[in-house]
Amino acid sequence: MDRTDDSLIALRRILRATELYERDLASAAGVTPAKLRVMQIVQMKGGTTTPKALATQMGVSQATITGLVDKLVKDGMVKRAQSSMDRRQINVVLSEKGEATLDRAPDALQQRFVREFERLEDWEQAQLLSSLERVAAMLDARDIDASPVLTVGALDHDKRAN
Amino acid sequence: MDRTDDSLIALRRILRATELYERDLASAAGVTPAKLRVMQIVQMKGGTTTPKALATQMGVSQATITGLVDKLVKDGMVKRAQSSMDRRQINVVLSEKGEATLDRAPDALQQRFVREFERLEDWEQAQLLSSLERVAAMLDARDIDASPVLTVGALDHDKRAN
DNA sequence: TCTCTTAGTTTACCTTTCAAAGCAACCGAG
DNA sequence: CTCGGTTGCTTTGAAAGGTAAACTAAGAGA
Repeated sequence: MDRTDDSLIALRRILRATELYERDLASAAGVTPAKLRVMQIVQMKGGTTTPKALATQMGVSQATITGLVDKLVKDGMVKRAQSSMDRRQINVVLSEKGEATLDRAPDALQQRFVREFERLEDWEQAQLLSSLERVAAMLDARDIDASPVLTVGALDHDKRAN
Repeated sequence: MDRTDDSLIALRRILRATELYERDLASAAGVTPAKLRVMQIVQMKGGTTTPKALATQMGVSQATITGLVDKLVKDGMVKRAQSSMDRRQINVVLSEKGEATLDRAPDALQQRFVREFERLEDWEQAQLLSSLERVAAMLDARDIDASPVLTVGALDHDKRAN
């Protein structure tokens, strides 16, 4: 039975389509994909976050975030603001231009998926949702928003065994 | 109704988990993610393909493939071989070392997904498969293996509006 | 033959990413 | 209050992935 294989193929199509789409969309909006993702996360967090949180969420190092934020600042998309609580911390804040750009460059999934999804029958939506959540749980063992470090840790079992 | 949002969240978890996992896995195998992907595609095609096909499949330019193949050749993972049919064409062929590396570095999805999937009840597998294929069809409008150029074309509506 | 197209490479450049080293601020003992 | 450790962020230097544009070489017509 090839259900496993077929599922994998479908999953890969999803991943590939999303990736390609994301690149197109970002370049259409005049920002690079990585910068766009930073902005989207900042927006998601209510318009302001720390570099640390961004690094964790994106699964990249803090150094990378510093670089991206540098460029976003230069582009006028975000500002850096000292936190008054903890003066080591910095808040990355979306500028108006940043918000405007986000409005014009809607999320890759948003755009393509939502339109189709909302056309489905009620029961179909319910089934899709439950399946997607199931798959997400299968792939993303730890909780969402958890540190990516856990991923690496969790992997060590399999990795070192090779 | 938040089913749309919840579905999007689940989708993003899937994407993020896969991406992070892929990076870990590749670095554990001692190759970079992009090189690993090239090798996987070559394997999938039966051990030999053209740069052109690789570029199309991965959605990157041919120049990028040239670069990746250069490095893979230097690493001893693949060889270049003239095609006898059309002498412009080149065949990228997996070396033994390349095959061995692939064996040790199973596919990211493979590893994590298959194990779980095969534990599911029969009807659950069927439902997941149908849902995944549905989503894939929604996101990946054009046919699989189609040129990535189509993606760009489809976007032109939104793009040029900026 | 002359031109068009296709496959692949080269060149020159940008972006993303990291590890390692550094700086500055916070925090808990003493 | 001050020393040592930790935490948050930046700098630096290097690698990898990606591109567009110009180039070479081979097929394919007409």
